[in-house]
Amino acid sequence: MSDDIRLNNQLCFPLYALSRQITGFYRPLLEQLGVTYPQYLVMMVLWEMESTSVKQLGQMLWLDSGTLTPLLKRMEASGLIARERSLEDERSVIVSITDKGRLLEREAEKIPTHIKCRLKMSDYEIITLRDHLKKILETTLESE
Amino acid sequence: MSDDIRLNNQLCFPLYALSRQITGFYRPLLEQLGVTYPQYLVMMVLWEMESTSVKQLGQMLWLDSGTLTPLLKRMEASGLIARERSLEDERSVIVSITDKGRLLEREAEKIPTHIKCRLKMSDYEIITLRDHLKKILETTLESE
DNA sequence: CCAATTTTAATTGTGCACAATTATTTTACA
DNA sequence: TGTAAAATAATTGTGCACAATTAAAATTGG
Repeated sequence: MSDDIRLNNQLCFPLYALSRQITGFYRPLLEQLGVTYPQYLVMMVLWEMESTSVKQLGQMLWLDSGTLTPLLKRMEASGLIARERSLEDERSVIVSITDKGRLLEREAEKIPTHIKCRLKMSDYEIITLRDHLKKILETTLESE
Repeated sequence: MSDDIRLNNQLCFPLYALSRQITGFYRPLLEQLGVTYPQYLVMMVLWEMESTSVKQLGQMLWLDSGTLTPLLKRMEASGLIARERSLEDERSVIVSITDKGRLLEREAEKIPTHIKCRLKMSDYEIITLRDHLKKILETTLESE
């Protein structure tokens, strides 16, 4: 019998565990800002882009409307974003940042440093691993 | 303003995305066995150990009783495991594999090969990355 | 021995993920 | 132009994750 079936020999398990572990590092920091990790991802997009569509957001974060719609409604309720149907295409919903959302960027500034500190990895190691993971993502996406 | 706040410069995002991507590769394969990915993790433990406690399971998978209790109840309902209070320590719940659970191992045998195929990575690359992630997990755990 | 503390699961409540379906709008094209 | 097909969100339903609380059993210290 192959050892491939053993928990400790799998790639996916440490990936899954580390992903949860690191989002756990974010949690207390993000809690102070009143957002969750997936909501923080949306904010990062909007801090760069000011506004985007649900579809684009889904493509960037690889999340579907089943996840995004309720998440964005919660963010709208907390005043960080606005949602409105596009005038050019009524199927599309435009998500845009509010003043409150823009202000949050200042408060979030120190988060990356805090996380880096928890990771106990050199900048080089972080960048190398990040780019490796991104490369695997791109490669596996092609085959879908 | 630091670029650390940009989505594409973060380590956690590709980690989070790749973890979901790969569990997505497992989904159709595991669906045929009637289990989810977290349930498959439990089965992998039981294929090795035959029986264990909820506490031990939680330590191995880094999941708490809030996640495990309902998950194990669903697995009990589908006949893969049994749950019973320990006689020595009534606080503890023993989770053990059933005949049906043991039979599932045969059906799961080809899964690792399928996943490897989807990953498009060499054995060396998989092992190296897996061990790297495990090392980061251990290191970050120490600091909790 | 007994009360205080600790350990272990279960429960409760919130928020993702994601498959499948539905509803609406837009596009293509005969 | 009018209708079939495609695109876009929303909805519905299931199953994790995880914090916080509760309940019961075991351990410890006096």
